[in-house]
Amino acid sequence: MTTTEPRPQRYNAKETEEKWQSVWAGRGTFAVETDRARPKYYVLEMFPYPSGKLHVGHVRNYTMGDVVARYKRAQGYNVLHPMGWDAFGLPAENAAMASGDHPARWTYDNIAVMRGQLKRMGLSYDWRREIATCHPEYYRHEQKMFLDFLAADLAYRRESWVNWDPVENTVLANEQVIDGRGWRSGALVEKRLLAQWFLRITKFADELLDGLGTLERWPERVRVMQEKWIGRSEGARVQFALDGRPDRLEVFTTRPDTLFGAAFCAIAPNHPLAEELARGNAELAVFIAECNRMGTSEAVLETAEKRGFDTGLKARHPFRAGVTLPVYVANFVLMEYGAGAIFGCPAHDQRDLDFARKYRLAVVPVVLPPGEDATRFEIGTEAYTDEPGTLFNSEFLNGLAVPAAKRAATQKLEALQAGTGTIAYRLRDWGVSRQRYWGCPIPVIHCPACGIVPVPEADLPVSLPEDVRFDRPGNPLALHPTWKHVRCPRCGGAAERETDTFDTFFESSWYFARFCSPRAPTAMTRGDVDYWLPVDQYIGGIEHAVLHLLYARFFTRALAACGYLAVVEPFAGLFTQGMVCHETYRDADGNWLFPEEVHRTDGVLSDAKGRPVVSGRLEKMSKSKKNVVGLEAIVDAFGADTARLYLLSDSPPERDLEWTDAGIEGSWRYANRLWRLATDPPVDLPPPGARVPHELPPPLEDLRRAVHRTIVAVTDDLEKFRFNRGVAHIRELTNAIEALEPDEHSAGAVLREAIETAVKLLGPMMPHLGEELWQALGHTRLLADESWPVADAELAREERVTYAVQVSGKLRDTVDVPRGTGQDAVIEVVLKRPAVQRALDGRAPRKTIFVLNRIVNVVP
RNA sequence: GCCCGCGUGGCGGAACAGGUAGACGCAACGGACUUAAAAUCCGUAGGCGCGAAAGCGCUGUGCCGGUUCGAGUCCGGCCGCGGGCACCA
Repeated sequence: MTTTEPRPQRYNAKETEEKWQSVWAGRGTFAVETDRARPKYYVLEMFPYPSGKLHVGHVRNYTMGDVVARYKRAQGYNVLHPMGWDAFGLPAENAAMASGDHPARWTYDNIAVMRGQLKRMGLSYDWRREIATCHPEYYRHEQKMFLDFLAADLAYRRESWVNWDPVENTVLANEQVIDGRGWRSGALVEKRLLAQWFLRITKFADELLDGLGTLERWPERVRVMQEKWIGRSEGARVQFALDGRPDRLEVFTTRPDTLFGAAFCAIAPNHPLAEELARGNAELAVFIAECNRMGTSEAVLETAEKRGFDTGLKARHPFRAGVTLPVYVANFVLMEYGAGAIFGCPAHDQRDLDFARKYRLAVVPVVLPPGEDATRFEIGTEAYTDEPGTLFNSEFLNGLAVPAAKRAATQKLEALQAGTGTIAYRLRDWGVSRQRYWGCPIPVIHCPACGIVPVPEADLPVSLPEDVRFDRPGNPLALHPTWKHVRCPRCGGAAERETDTFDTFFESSWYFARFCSPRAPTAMTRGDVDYWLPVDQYIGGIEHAVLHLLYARFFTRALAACGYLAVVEPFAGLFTQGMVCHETYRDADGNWLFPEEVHRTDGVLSDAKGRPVVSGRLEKMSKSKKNVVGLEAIVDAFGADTARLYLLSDSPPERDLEWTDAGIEGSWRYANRLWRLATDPPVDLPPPGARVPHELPPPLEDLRRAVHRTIVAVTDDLEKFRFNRGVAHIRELTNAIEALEPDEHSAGAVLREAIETAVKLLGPMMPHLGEELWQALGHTRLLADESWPVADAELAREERVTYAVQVSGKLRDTVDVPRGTGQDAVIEVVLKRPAVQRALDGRAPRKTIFVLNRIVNVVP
């Protein structure tokens, strides 16, 4: 290129993106309505907490959703693609305490900033449907739901142990307790018994478990995690009569078949019986206190010894008259699971065995493993916990296999009225009370005369007071001078409002339904939710595999039970995307540095003062490690489309992605290449809609075929969430277009088809550039309103096939033959090839393997 | 400890369903254009060896073994990394 020639033009991302964003907004391109005549598709990305800034991890998530939304739209679906804000939560209150900002203002300011950032990304949201969960017009509906849950016995209140921070005067979540101390105050956390509200998720334990089987488009591992979380175990409750006491001790077991091997019973340190006995036994009280002091962290449990305290009580064996078992209080028995008490069978449970060895209790095996001799089989240091085997030493169970023995033992227990078959779950009811201001007020009133009285529906919403102070510890709602004082709706007497607010998972448990009719006077309208739900494709982080996704599944069932909607599974398809990671940097003093503070010269890192910098491992971007990339700077420099392309192309979407500056520059180069190709094609293009001639010279014919193969490939890639591969396929097509020698007069029509196809296929990923190029190619309609390209099956098929030619399984040659060439003809060609002759080295082919369109393997 | 996932060039990653390993990109190197740089374009490239070159041979998907005409892919056994769960009776 000489200086007189024009320099290559560069794509002006900023101008272009702003232009098309305002065109879409002005035309209401992405506004949708319920339309029963059309097939619907609901794409949803997990909505963000308005923390203040959008980061690239968010953008990766939303870009994937946007690709799906735009792709499905092009396929003719009526696509719902909404966005909103999960706006209640602790950070707003912490900001209030730190800076005096009101949580509402802090939150709404953040929303304004983040909305602006989202809009710059060109995401195809129906912004009319935006919701913020902290708005009374949102949370009033969940107050109504709660009242319905109360009436349906799906919500209740009970005393529960909580982590209490005595300095902050509030409950802490488990995650907020670090080494037994409050994460903010540093005060030793106390266990406190508090009356808390619960939702009866356990009522749906079986349904939630069974429902997992219907979620075919969920990742296997998420289903497994939920299954384990629910933790269903079939077993039996056994009642042991106690010597000298009228009451009986109930235990839970999954192995009633091993009852004849029972050596002891053990109860949890906070079992009511233990507490009762401790009142008359100082030694026992000390033991229980020690147990309570022991943490439940992994490290503690690993090393913790099985310890027990013999209460002196004797439990009578249900099957063996005259035989009694000692009753211990044991540190490894959990009050929260099963009956809070067990019987110990040392031979067939490792914990019981450890315990029995320590306290010199009998170890009697009752299940004989296959291939063992009954007279010689002994238990050493390892219990036999497997199922295969035959019962022995067990009277009426002798000779039975374990499953049959379980049934027989349970039947016998039931006949003796000493137990029943039952199912235990690991799942606990969901505690939703938080002693916090910035959450949805729980709509009940405590009346000294009438007890708990629901707030009448007409009085909803119970709104948060705005004049609150955050300058002292404790729940600002409880400390507010007037807010909580009300008349009892029932008796009219003086009463107090509930000052707890809901766990913020409450809001995210139904927002997907609100999006269907976001401004309706009721929580949702049947016509809309019946049409739109379930969400066809939900996209978000794996960190919500259990909590949010399980709560939402439960909530949907609870709403269905209360007549709100008809579906039970809110999310038909789920995709969990990987995190965005970045190198970490530390200076000589070990302080974290932001990437922009680090200079790189010939691979050597230094800080602003030239001191050495050490790069650490790749980690999820986080503020604390400063390995974050400012989204604004990226979009300013390269535009949203380039960032989107990079986030999609660099790694498979389910895997973590490493953000690198070099990577985004590669995407920027591609954007410019395509822009130049479409705005300044190598030959003049005929007008839009020009027919491609049937007879084409070979290079053009090849390009045409490449176009149609690319349509097939990219469509398949998008269906399967393989965005990185889709991008590769489009780039391959672009390479093929650029490699074309444009000396044929028919090139224009072929070139137009090729470029238009590349633009269309790329449209969901780089929508602004797509619109710009679509217009530059002479179209007057929006690309967003165009339909997805359909491949000509005839053209997409290769007309020639390349056979890999092997001799004894080793590749020696390839041969190119017309598609459909018969086996004999191919083999004939193959055998004549010099490379084959050379490899055969005079030996005669003994056998020839032929795989159509793939391979010929000659075996001498 | 249990469950799940993953190990492919310097790097991110491709490879349908057992059939040409390394597509596409990043970084790199060589070249063109330029006073120079940026930008752009052309070219090279798993490793080792032979050859002036076209090319040819060997080797290669964490390790060891197996099945097969043929294994990154299937089977068995190891090693390593990541994630989840964990005194759940």
